[in-house]
Amino acid sequence: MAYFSLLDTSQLDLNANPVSLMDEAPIKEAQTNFLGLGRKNAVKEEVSALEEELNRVNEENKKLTEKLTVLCENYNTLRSHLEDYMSKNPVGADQAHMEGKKRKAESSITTNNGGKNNNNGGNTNVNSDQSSSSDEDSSCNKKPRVREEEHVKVKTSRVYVRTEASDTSLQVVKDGYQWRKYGQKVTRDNPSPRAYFKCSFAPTCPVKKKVQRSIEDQSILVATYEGEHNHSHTSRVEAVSSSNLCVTLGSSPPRPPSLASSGPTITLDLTKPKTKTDAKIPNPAVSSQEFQQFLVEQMASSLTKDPSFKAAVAAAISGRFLQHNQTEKW
DNA sequence: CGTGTTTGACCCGCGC
DNA sequence: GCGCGGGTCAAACACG
Repeated sequence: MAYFSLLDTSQLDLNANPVSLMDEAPIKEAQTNFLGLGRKNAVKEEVSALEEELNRVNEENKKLTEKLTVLCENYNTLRSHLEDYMSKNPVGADQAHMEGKKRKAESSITTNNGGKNNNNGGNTNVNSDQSSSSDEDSSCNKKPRVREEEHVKVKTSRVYVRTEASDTSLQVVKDGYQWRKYGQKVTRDNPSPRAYFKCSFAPTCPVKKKVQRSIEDQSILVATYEGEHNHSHTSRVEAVSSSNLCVTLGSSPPRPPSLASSGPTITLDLTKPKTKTDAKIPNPAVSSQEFQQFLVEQMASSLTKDPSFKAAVAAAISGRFLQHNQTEKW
């Protein structure tokens, strides 16, 4: 797995040393200019406060870098699992196999796991296998067998979103599309209700979405998408940045909700690396520069949505303006 | 009043 | 054939 080289956070300009980037010279100049003035003490305090603020931001940047590194490591682990799975279960054969199995497959799988889906103790591979098989089942069950060719075309993907466990709403999976809820059911293997959505952005769009809380972790929402949109996105960026935690692995390989890091992360859609806007992952085909740019955009997006960060930046900027105004006046 | 949500009823495939 | 369970429909309702 050489993908980590793409994710070398040391190459990312995270502004880990903002002090140097802020150009210290004007600060020192301002300090010396202020020395002869009556407000010497006040200015000194202001400068030290700014320095403290800068140090604090510096620390935050370091922490962010560390988090990103951890995220990258998690990604690589996940990626290796995926490749492992893909090498053992080629997609085409796997899908055909799954479609043939239908309910028999589901029942046999559930039996192997003790009759209940939640009996695997959080083992993600097993769990996801079950989930994807049931997804295939649902799409197969729903439609007549005559249209079996269409089944092959129907793509399913899965998204995990960490939310507040207390949040009973099933609509927190904001993915940039417009959805209309058309049903809700309590399924047998999961006490929390499953909500059914249709894409309402375009009347002809065939995409459906099922949202249900994870049986293992009530704070995780599992959204299953069926089909492909026949229209453009409304807001993908919003979708990515508004999710607390969101990892998409598509129809193929299982992924562990429980393994997801606890911090905010990004949408990784491994199923559709079609366009630049859609490609949210460091697919081997995607250059490291693009991915780094994506990461930087994600971080910038997250930071700009953070009120405290905004306030800190505003304070720093206004402080600088004040300094310049004062030096000019005096 | 238009749009979206809720929810009970209904449909359909599957296993027994 | 019957019952079960997942998925969908559509009338009632809520909301802006």
